[in-house]
Amino acid sequence: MSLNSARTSRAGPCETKDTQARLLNAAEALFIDAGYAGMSARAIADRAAVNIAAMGYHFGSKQGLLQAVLIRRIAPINRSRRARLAAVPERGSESVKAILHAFLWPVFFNEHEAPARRLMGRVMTEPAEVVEPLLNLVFSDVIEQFVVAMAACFPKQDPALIAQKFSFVAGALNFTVLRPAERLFGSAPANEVSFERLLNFAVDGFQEGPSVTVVHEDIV
Amino acid sequence: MSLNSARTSRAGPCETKDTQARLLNAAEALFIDAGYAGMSARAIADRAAVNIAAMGYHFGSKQGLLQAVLIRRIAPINRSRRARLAAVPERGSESVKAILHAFLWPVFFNEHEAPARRLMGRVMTEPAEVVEPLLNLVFSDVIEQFVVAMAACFPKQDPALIAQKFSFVAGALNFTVLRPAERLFGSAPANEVSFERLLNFAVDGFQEGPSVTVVHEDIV
DNA sequence: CCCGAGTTTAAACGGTCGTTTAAACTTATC
DNA sequence: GATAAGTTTAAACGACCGTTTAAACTCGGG
Repeated sequence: MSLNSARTSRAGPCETKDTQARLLNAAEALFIDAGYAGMSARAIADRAAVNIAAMGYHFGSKQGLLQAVLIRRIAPINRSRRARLAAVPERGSESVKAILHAFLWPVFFNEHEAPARRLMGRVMTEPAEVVEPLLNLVFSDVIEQFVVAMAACFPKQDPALIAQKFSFVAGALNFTVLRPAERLFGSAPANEVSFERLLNFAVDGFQEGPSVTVVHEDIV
Repeated sequence: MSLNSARTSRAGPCETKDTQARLLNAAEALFIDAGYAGMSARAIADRAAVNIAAMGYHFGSKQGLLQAVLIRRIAPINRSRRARLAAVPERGSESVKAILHAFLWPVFFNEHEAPARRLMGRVMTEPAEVVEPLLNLVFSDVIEQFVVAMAACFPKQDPALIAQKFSFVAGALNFTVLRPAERLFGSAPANEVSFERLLNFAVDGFQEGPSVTVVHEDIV
């Protein structure tokens, strides 16, 4: 049998890696469009032109297949994020922008840009509780590193504020690549222009200190 | 039969409005937690302590029930948004903040705050294509009005930039009320503090002009 | 040449899905 | 009390769900 523990003995016959790749591609496309509930085992098998039992054989379960889909695309992005973060000059006046650049750039510009972007946006908003452990598996480490790095830029500010601002940036990033944002706001899909807009928006949002205290009127 | 066209003849017997309210409440709770695919007809009926056929009788279909759920909560929010937007002083230096305040406040503070917030965040990121027409039905008008109002504050800027910045704000707003944001970023759930943070973040993001041009290095 | 590990396959498993039907029930009006 | 509109109900509809089984197939190594 396979299930990762395979690939140890000699080659095996047919087109194993091809079957796995076809399953990954089909599952990815369906997940991006329709979420976890919408990527049905039969739809995946049909799109991949593969028998339905192949999913269980190669990935154990539907959740296992999704995990492989996520790791294939998002692990390289997070590696790139970490490498760029490590190259950010400490405490310089440009650090904030450089940190946000390191966080955003690998999502916009990488191998398979569009699938990776949409995949990320989709998984971060997925309601199915099966994906929660996958989210932590894939994202929690890198997020923590970025929050720590950014907090170092604002030693006087509440770290919880930094974390929440980062979640605003992540929200803007994720929402931007989802279909509702493009449809409802008529905004262009992700590209170089969108990247610069989002980066500048995030940098300005992180600038220190609230401008004016907020008014709490009670109009209906 | 019912289906909205009801309530025309005399009272009807039992507890019609009660049954409808129970269905609405149950569907709302399930949709918030699990999305459209996760709010199954049987789960709704069970939670509402109502026969499963009542959904079809009162709302026509599962999609019809979701539409009623959305309108019940989001229409009042959008009414409040419009009223507040109409009260914003034109072109004043505080207009930007006032417009964003009018956009965000009714989501955070209204009757049934938490359900309304989470409902909004969930529906804006829902993959199921059944909700797309509902999104346009509920949101497109109010969004256009806010983009137009904000564009008037920045007559020299590209309107597409304004629209995209608004989609960043909407993304930050929506993501903030979803569970992944709370879990991954350890940030507090929506409350007064979060509201002010988000408002200030949005205001700063809208400030005119990019700070520095972006660097396009190519680290791996 | 055949053995056996690795892979693919058809078929079926029990369950849940959204929706529909027709009969039973409730109640205001005559 | 009979009538009829409105509402609730049990039961079933066909379709699809994720997963599993056991047999067929592929092919390198003995």
